[in-house]
Amino acid sequence: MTDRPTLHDIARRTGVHASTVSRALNPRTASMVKSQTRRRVLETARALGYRPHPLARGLRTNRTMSVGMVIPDIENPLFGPIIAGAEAVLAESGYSVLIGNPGYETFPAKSVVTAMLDRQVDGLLVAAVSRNDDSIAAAAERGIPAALVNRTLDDESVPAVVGDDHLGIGLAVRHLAELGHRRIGHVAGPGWLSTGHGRREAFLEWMEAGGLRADPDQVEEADWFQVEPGYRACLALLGRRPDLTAVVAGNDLLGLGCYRAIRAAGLRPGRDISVTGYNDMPLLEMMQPAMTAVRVPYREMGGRAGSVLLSLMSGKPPPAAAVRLKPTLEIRASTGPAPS
Amino acid sequence: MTDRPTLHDIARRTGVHASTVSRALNPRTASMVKSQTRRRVLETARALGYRPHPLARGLRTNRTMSVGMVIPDIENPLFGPIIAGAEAVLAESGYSVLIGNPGYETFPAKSVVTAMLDRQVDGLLVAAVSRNDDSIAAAAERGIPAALVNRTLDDESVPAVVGDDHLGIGLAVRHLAELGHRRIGHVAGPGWLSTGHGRREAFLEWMEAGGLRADPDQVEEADWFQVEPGYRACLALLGRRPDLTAVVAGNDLLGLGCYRAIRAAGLRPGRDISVTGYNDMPLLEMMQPAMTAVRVPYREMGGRAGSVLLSLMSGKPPPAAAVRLKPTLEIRASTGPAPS
DNA sequence: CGTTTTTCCGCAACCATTCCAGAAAAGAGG
DNA sequence: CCTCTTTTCTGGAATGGTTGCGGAAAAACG
Repeated sequence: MTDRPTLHDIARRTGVHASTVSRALNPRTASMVKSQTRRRVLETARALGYRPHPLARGLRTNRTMSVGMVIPDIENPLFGPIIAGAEAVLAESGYSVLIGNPGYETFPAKSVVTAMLDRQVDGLLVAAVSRNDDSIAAAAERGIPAALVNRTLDDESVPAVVGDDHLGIGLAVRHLAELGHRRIGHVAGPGWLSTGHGRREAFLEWMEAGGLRADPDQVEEADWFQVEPGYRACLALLGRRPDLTAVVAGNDLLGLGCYRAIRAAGLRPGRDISVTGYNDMPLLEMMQPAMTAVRVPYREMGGRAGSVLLSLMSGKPPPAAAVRLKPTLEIRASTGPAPS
Repeated sequence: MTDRPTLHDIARRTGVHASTVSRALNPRTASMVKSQTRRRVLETARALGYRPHPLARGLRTNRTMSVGMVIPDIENPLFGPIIAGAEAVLAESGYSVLIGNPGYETFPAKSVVTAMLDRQVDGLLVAAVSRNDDSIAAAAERGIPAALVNRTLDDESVPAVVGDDHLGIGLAVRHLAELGHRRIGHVAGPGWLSTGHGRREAFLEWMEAGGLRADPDQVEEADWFQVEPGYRACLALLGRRPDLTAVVAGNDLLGLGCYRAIRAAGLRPGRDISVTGYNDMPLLEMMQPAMTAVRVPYREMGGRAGSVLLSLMSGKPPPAAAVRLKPTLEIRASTGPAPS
């Protein structure tokens, strides 16, 4: 009753060999089987409710129809949409998604990657940890296709789908410049993450391009993408440069930290000092004041990453460069005209 | 080079049969093998860097060492910690976690569940959709252990790990009562979700128990756990009962909707009308005013669910009733003394 | 009718595990 | 020392779907 029927069961019923049944059921090889035999096989298969055993199949074909997804901090709401987007695209092609979440204790993520490779995943999707993460190397060694999401490596040796941080920071800086801001500061994320590093570089370039001053002391690095580090960094920044009228934050949480620092300095965020966030995470519009932020299409990012991995797994050559998704700017109340 | 060694390779090298090698390597059956033979086998296995092929193993043992996790709305930040907690516990015992995310288009989640069962998962962790979700039934039919997380079914036919909503709502109601509030309203979540339904019932019971009035018109149901529906429900509630001095929201997002509704009525949340949230999601303390909320230990919830599933998979009988985790109350600025 | 081509199908291997049975060794009794 | 019983250890086979290989049967052709 609970025993699922096998190829041999169908073979016995129809009086042919199991391999013939297999061929008859596989559309690609169905032409090798006499159409009359095929019809009989298909009928009994349907009658028995046959479903191929994925393990036996994978054993032979060396494909498990599963991909591993390594997310260093699942608790970051950012990754929900990324996972959802990737899962949707991959499920469409019959792939299942294995989630690996290396805790911060178990860094580097290498052990998680090797565990997945031991499970014979057909591909890997990794939100890299640092800018020179080598956990992907293990996949390359075994010839398993891999792609990066959201963050990338310094040498773009692995296909990646990321947000176009240069463009995004440009949106923020130009928006502030148009509002009349000239002395703009930057609270950067950690330099060892591609996102922290890249946005900082982009900030300096756009300031230069806009003919605005960009002294090194206008940038302060937070040691983690969180509210508290953002608060401390912004306090330091404002203490050093009380003349700033706007701050571009490396992400939304850092921006919220800036709110607190600005208030601690006795000023009003959005009025005395404008603030832009980055990512546009949910509920940012519920903050007081609602935060202007660069919006990154994370669901699409996950989906595109899934697509890239699918094409890699089907043997296509990797795309020449990282796919960079264009962000948009959500203008809200945290940015306003520069005080004169 | 890339070919991984098999049992037969070791068998050839040591001059014994593959089955003997298997026994020698399995600690449970190692005693069946002459100790001298075992030593030789272990040596060559280590020398060749042998790793058993998981598919071949699973084919024979009918265990894949993987569990499926069905999350209807992965984009809800709530589920990050739940996944992380479950993954950590299950990985400890060698299990991998497959993520399934049935889009709202593909409801019911049954197809996702059957897809996972076809993949021969050893167990299932499901965040149920509705109070009488039957997608779990498919698992029971095939004898696959399953447990529910966060939400449960009306008949507690499936082991579940949930928050103790009765206790949590009690914390909120008693807190408000101690502040002097007598006329308290409730913006409830959808009645077809166990969380929406249960919190509503709990609210009515605690009001009764506190000797407070609990007319049916003090409760308004939002059709979804989101800000906008919460706003609409709270508007309706305040329109009907302008005498209310406090609102217990069915979750944090509904609470934020209440903020908006209260402001739309020209009042100040936290001063004129107190509001409590539920879940205590991240950044709730960053809102203006910072929201008092019942905190549910979601990471622990995921971990406990993983433990329950592990014990089910090892053949132990299911726990008598649902595991209910005790919530706590985070008191912030959105609740204050009742205006006199 | 003989030969070549085409069509169709069976065999075996992939790989780790475990029940079954049986060989080999050890022990017991005469 | 021989025979029978018991214990210890090992080999055989089956589990599953897929696919290259080869062979059988049928069809096409001269």
